[in-house]
Amino acid sequence: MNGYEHKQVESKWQERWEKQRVSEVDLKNARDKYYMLMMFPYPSGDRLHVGHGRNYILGDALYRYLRMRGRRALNPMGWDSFGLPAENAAIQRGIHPRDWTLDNIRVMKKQFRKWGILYDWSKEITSCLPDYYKFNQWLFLQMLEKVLAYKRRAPVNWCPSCRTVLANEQVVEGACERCGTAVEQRELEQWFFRITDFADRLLAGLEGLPGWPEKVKAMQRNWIGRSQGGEIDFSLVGQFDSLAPITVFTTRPDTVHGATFLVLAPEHPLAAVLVAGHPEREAIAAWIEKVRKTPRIEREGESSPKEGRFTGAMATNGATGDAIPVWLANYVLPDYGSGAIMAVPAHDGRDLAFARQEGLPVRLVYHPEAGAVTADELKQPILHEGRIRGCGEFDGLSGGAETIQRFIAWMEKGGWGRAKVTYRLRDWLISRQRYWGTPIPVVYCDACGIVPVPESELPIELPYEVEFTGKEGNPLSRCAAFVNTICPRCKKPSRRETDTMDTFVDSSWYYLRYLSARDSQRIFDPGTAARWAPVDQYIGGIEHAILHLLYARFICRVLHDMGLVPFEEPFTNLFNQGMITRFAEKTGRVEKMSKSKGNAVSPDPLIEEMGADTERVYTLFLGPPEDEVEWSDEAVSGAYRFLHRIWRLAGRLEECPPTAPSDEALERLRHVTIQRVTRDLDRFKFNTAVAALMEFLNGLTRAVEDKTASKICCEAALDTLLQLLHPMAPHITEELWEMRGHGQSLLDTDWPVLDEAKLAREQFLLVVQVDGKLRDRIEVESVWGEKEVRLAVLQSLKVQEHLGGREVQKFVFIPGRLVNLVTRKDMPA
RNA sequence: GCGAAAGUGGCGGAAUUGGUAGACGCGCAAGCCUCAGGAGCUUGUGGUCGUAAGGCCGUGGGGGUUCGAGUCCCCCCUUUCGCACCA
Repeated sequence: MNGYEHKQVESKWQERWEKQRVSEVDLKNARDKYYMLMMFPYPSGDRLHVGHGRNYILGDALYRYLRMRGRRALNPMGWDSFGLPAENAAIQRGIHPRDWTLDNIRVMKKQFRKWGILYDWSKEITSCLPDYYKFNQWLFLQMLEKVLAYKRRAPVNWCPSCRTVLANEQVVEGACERCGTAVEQRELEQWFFRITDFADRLLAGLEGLPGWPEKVKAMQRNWIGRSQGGEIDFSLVGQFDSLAPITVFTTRPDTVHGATFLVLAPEHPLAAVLVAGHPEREAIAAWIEKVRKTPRIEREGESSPKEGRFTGAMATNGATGDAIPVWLANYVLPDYGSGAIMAVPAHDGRDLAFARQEGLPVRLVYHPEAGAVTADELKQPILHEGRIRGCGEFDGLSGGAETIQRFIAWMEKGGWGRAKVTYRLRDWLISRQRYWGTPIPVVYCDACGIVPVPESELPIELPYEVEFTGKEGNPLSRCAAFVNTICPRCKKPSRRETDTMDTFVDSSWYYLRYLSARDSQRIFDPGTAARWAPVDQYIGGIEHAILHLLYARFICRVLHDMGLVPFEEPFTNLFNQGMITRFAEKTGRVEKMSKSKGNAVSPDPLIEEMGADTERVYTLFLGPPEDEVEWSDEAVSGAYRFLHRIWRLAGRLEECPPTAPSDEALERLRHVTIQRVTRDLDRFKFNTAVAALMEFLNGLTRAVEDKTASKICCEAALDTLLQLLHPMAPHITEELWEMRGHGQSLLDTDWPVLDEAKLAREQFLLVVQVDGKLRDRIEVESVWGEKEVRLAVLQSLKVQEHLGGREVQKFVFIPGRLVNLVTRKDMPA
């Protein structure tokens, strides 16, 4: 037998798998279905590195395992192919985004193939092609009709570098998540999806997702940010008493007696009205404008100074009857709650700081039970302690949900307050002022206003011939052939919407499109979707914990309400694989592998030198797949050696004797390994599965070398090893399997079955402890009961030595494992 | 501040869920083989004392429960991640 030529073997099997379309699934039959899905990648111009590889290798190993376990596994792949980088490439290099993208897809597909990854390519989808985005447009029209899509003028996040607006979810610490540029606030007419209507359902749904990582659910809860509290009205007095009262939101209605002033966000519509007659109205207006323009990072930084202006207006605190001043301040945000707060300096840190700064009054509602504090002395707000004093019927109460309820009931009775729930979640801003995205299918008509494009006219295709200048404005809006159209309603000349959709719209329903990838009439077939969806196992990076996964859960509910799918949760189980890191010379630190940091490892030379199977085994062996792991260039050779040792061993089975004494031992090891690998793969523990197979190989090699097992037994062991290893190292195992004379592809064989009886041992080494310390190991018969074991243990010289003549107070016997002889006197006998 | 995780040899990491801590691999050391090797093979490898047998110590720190704790409970410390002037 020759040495292992990985190059030949790998290309041979890759070709065969492709030719025989081994991973194509007929969706008509959904028996034993298992829909697994990798988050579809963005075809960027960068070649995939081994860090990306980890994700796909993991998925492929799972896929092959499921197949062998008899599941009808669907593993499709596609391309999340709209987005900014394509457009930037066009501007920088003069390549059309479409050509650039489709080229990148070809390159990436080749890389998948070289890793030996099997996808069902018959269901491939490409989101930047009209046969896909047509249904984005269809979905948009449905949502427009149900008023789940709407356009409004609103302060929005504008990235000056990407020259487009961003969704709230795409702003990270006040900066654009893509390019890091500080985001500006602009007032613009934009399209939104009404995700806030679904806030409660999205929150509640998380409870029904035991198969999701706690971390992701926590992040989503955080993001939705439900706060329960009350809404309280404060009537304006004096010259403004004819205006509607100011409504504030608070989580602490129980502190209303301590509200000594009100604060509006400077952007609050009432602000301009209240200061209109103010002697310094111009200065105040200028200040409001300044606050409005302040980038969010500065405004929302915790250390940013608080600034405020008194409007001159007064309002009545319904609890005390006092007239309290109405202020404007930058620390109140326009888009949370009602954009107005009641300030309770005694019981809120921010309000206290502002009150001290501006010399505003402080009034205690809750008084500490030990040691009196006056309002003037208060340095720290009293948050969750004390009892109410000086508030009439509420005196003596301590804080908590019940007290809050009593206050709300009181306000409701008086008609100046009510229970209210507020969310941090904002509506999803989906319009982008860029070319490379799904055109929003509406027309602006001078006579008819906003007119949806009729379904029959879909898709509204992106024009190929446009100019990429990189200057302000969407290239689409400069394309007359696209913009100029006629109104579908009145047939008069009108203009098309030139904004395109956020690419997260594309990815919010793609998992359903795989199931009807070639259907040109419908977004997907509801029957097939009901049978195959939801996705059983979704695999992807934690970076999508909020954005993509929240949007997909939202759109799934929209589709559910439309009667298109019978479920509300698209992904039953979610797995977040960890990143691969490596030392980066540029920064001198261990960082996430990336091209820009210069620490990426290309799979090409690695596959060339040691083979894809080596990369696969090493990647899976590296550590728990959900953990971040550091790549080691040296350690790869361990996997390489492992595979070569299998190859060499396969050529030595002829040396084995026809009969041998310890077949049971090898047979036992075989079944132990089946048990371990099966359990490990069920729990995604590929690292320990590989370790178990290495141990198996070590044991088998020993048996062959020492000639302690028969040929038949060794052959059975090798066959099992090949089957168990196949998900991790598919090429070499297929080749050896074929060389062993098996006709069928390993992929189509049944996963080895565990025979529990084979795990039994006649004798085993019993661990013997004296007073909890390991003192000896003695060989005992498995059938022995406590009496026989005790007798044997007491005969051990080592045990006798450590007992030192003391009496055994207690004899702990754990069958099949250990005994513990306790001599301590303090033990109750 | 709120929330989610995690701390085990020189390194990556195991530990059947309360029962032999350090599996497996990398690295390192010694030896074998080879014209040579960045190939292969064998043996060893937590610390410490000891020629050895063996002893003692050891899973971030401190307590506790238990015959027995990396694992359970309490209190700290550290690190990573997410959210945050959110009322």
